[in-house]
Amino acid sequence: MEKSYSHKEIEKNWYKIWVENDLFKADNKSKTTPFSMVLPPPNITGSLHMGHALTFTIPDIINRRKMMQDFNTLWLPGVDHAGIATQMVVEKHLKKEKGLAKEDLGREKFIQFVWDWKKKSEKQIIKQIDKLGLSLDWTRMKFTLDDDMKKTVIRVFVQLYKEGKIYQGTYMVNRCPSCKTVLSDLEVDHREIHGKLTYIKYPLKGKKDDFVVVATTRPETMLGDTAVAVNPEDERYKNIIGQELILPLTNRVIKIIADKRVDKEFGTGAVKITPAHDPNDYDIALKHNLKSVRVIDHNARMTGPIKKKFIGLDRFECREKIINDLKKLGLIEKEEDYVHNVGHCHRCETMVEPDISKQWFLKTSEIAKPAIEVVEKNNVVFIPNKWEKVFFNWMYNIKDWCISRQLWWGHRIPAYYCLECGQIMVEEERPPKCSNCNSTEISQDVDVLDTWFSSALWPFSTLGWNVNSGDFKTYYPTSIMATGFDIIFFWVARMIMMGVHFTGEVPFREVLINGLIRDEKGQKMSKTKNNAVDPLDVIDKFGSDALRFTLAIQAVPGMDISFSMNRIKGYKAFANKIWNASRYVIMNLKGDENFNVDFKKISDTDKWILNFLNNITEKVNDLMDNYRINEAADQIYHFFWHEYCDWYLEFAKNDIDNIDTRKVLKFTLFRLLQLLHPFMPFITEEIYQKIKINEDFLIQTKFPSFNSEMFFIDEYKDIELLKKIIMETRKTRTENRIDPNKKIDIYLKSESEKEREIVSNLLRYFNFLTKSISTEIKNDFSNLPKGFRGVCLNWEILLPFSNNSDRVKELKRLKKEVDKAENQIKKLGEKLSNKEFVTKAPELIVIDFKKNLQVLIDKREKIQKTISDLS
RNA sequence: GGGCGGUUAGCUCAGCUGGUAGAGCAUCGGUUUUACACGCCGGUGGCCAGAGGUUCAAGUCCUCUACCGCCCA
Repeated sequence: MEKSYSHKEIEKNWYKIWVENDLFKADNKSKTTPFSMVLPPPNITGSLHMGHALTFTIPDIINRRKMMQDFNTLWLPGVDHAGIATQMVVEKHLKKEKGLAKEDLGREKFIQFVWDWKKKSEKQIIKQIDKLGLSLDWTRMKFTLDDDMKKTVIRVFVQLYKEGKIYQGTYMVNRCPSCKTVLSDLEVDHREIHGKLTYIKYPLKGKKDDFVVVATTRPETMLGDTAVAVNPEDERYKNIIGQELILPLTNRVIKIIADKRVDKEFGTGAVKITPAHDPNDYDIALKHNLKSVRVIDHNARMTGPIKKKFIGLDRFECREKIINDLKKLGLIEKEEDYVHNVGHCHRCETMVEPDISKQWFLKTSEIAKPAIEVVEKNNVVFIPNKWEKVFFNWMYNIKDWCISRQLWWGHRIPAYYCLECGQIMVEEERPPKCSNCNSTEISQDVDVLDTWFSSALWPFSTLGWNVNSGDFKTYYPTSIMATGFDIIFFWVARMIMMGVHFTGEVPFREVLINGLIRDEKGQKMSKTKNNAVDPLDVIDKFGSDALRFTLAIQAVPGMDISFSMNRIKGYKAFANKIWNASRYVIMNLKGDENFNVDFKKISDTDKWILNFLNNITEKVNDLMDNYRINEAADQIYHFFWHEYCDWYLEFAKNDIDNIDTRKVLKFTLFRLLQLLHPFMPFITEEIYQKIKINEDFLIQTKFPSFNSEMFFIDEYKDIELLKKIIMETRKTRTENRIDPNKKIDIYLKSESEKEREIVSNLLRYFNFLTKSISTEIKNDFSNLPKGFRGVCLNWEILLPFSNNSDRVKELKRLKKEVDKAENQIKKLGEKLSNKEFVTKAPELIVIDFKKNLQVLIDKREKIQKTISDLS
């Protein structure tokens, strides 16, 4: 084995070998219990970030263990076409490369261009994912725009249309002027803006010097005003309701109307009504039968029946001009600083523009109900549970979903229009002629579907629901969906709705929600803040195993993770420790060791480690079954380093010539590699190859579980006692500055004959670990040389002085010790003299306290006796 | 305005159904002993945000307060 651990060397080749050996390939005809997941498909535009690393590593740990437990596993990978994101990126790319806009190419050529680009980009992200070593079945990889995915999307759309759940309608929706498409409510982020509230005077018709003052954050929309509204209860305006105003900068006459939705406290209490460009105004206008005047176009430029000089101006440019013009006319009363919430595009952060247009919608009320029910009945379980509330809250208030997008890259909407009679036909295949007038002049809707529409079908579309495939029959419903809380609405809720509606079954039984990765200071990682840590850099520096372990041990379900370089450094050191411990074991093997350990022949220390390992194995299984991956990782970490390495390997150095101990060494290492494998697949595989007996790869071995043959409680307790005496001896040595390399004589004392016998049988370990030349076990310390004392349980330790100044030092220290013991005795005594505690607490607890008290009292006495001996 | 988290060692964080507080890094002292200095041995460091309550017993359960963060409207 190489002398030093090199993550780069180890992590270089294994993934390829695993994949080539079909280790992750599912077999839908297997008879064992299915366990399946689908990967949240990353965007083809994307590159791997820490969020991915976390959301992918956790299910990989789960999946690898399930594989080792002989489940019939499938973990299906895929990538997402990510409509808006991809189109934007490729458009930029096209501009840069060829100086062309997508319109220059035309729709078909542009889409071809995107496909070419997709092939490269997809390879890139898959290459990055490979570095994490995920146990994905690449033979089943899907892309959201694959032909079979397309077929499913179309079938679903048509069915929903025929059920009346998809409809076309003209409503006010959010439009992003930069992405040039409408958005769903979810794709709009509300952000606080420090803006201005402008008070504009609208003159009353026929009364030049009489005004109604309205306050607005968007003066440019005044050109589209068709009324001014006041609250009917507002005394200030009661007498002018119904009167007419002259809209400045236009010659239009508008009315003053009353509506109780107007907030008397806002501004002057009188508000301008712009039905075409504000959702509230739109509602009010509907009720009052107001005209709608459109003055802003799809690109957020001014348009409509307005003065020529405004036409074509950007909305913000126009705002300045309007304010200037009004100032000149003396129609601006004042401007105030004002903080308000404004919608921004989720994708590009541009301020969205409310806009009336004809779009496709999915009616959600009916399909939401069964989706709520399956969660209520725990057919779908959120982990941690608190996210259910978030889910319910959104589902109870769900609004119809605007699913059409003015993009080219995506699933084309299967709606066809007759150019002759205007008939709308929604069909899976393009109809050859109009169903109404038989015309053959037919064109397809130019819009595509919201990317999340196809995502919502992902768990069943990828498994082949459309053709009722073997995979679908075996692996659906899937077992777990692991994802981030930020897409519970976007994705999880919609998958549940669609899954239940179309398959009659839940898409997954459990939803594992993980937290956000933050930087060391707890700040959100983002490109703009420049605090994002690239997982590939981390893997390069510390290794995939170290990164995976770091994420796992910190992944408290549902909690954010502060990513700290210092921490990963620590787990890289752990990998190094694993490497070296294994190296030691392997170096000492003689080749005649197998895993058939004869439990009758092995030593007490062997039994101790087997018993301990057995306990840890049980705990790890239990924790992992409950998704407490972080605690499982912690258990293994501690056991490997601080029990197996610190103690067992040291114990075993004394018995290395014994074949039975060597067998245990090899066997325990094997078990530990198995436990660790889901967390650190690379290093464990590398080492396994050097000690393997049967299975070719570690993942093919059976994950350990509790074994009643490895239950050695007496030996376990004996060795724990020995450890404590050794620790106390070491402490006494260092505290008294006895040269650590000096071999010395040691005396031990206990009044218990049984314990004396136990320890005397283990003396070779004691001598080795405390650097003792010879150790004598006594039941009495009189007639021995004076020395430093240590007390541990009912044992005493004596290390002879080398000179008189040692004696003085020791006396001083012992007095301190007495004080310490005194304090603890007082504390416990108080507790035990409390009648309520003694009568009400469980007996075992009370006995425990009493035992501890006795131990302390003994300790105090012993020290006091020593003091009088030394004085 | 409604809801949800967080506040534990110098820093970043664990701590399940209540039973004398843990990890990584940092720090201090010792140590180059043939698995490992990415190490070994030993130590320092916490009225678990504050107040009240339930209980024999509270970091853990309940109530309130403060500060920090997130989601929804």
